[in-house]
Amino acid sequence: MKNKIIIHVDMDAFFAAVEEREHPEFKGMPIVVGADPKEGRGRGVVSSASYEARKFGVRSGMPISRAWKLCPEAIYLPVNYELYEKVSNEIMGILRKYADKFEQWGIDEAFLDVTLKVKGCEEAKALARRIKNEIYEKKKLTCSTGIGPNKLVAKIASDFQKPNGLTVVKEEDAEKFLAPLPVRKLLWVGRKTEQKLKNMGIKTIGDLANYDPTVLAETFGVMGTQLYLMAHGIDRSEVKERSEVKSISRDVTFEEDTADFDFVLNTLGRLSEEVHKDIWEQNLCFKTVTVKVRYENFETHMHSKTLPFITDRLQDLKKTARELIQDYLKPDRKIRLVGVRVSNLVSAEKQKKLT
DNA sequence: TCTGGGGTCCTAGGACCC
DNA sequence: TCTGGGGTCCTAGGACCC
Repeated sequence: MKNKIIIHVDMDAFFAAVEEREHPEFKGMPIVVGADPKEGRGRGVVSSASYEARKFGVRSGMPISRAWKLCPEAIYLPVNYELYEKVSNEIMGILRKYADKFEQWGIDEAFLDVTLKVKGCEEAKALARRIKNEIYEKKKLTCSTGIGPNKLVAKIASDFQKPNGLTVVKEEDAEKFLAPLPVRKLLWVGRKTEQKLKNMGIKTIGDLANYDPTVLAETFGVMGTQLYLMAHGIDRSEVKERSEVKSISRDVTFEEDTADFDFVLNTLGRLSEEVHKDIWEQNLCFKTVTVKVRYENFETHMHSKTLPFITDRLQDLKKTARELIQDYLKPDRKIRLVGVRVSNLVSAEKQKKLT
């Protein structure tokens, strides 16, 4: 069987880069896209920071209050998701035509299986250059690309040199390339798994590759076997087009924690309307409704109910959401966040056939 | 550090059916 | 009265991704 060649494309500081493109007057300045910093009292996090802002230590996911302390002189902008989604769709359209198989990954990344399009790594590299050029010429945005024998290696490679990077890792070099990197670089290794591994004395991907796979399987279950394989640069997952959406949700964190239940219920109603607008536009019906509540101490709970029928009616959503939240409305507990989600989705057409 | 908002997938227990 | 094994669906929660 022929070795696969996968390209991973990752847009550089995507939201911040789009804003910089739209606002030439901010060019070269530190740009932070995210929650309103409110002079350091703001709630919420950084969604994206330009490379200029990163020089001050600002990173995405960081509390916006901390970003303010690190760099009060930055340009702070709210998240304009609709704009980024539009630009994303344009970019994905460009990328798609270069791939035998294509998989979008989040709003600003994609995997391209180009095994049939190129003869080897040199050709893949030339192709990646062409992709980068086309995106820059047409969209005035840069990206980093990684080429590898599978999705895992390609993704880690694209992260290796940023921004505007191009890294090639051949199959025979994959293990050596991965070994010195921290385990956190692996897909599916987040904060919790990183800590667990650290407790076992595993810090780098090389440490993981040399660990007893039996113990990994005992400790992490199915995931343990996966970790061991990944550490050896093995990933057999396919690049595949994303199928239909599985759930649609809206949630909101209040500016201040609240025990004003009329306010909470009104917000829940508004979120339900937004979710309903989405399912309406996408011609979907739902069967399950889930309500989420986060209290001021960050304790988070979810309640869900599967209806005995399939529906697309706003009143079904609103009524169910209201019922579900009742248990969580306690006078002595202030609420930080509410959210509503629909799942068990069926396309309206299919639904018609069923009835 | 004081922690958003949009998702996906996995696990584990319980209900229910055969 | 005590009891099996398998399958499916539902619910709650957690980890992870961007």
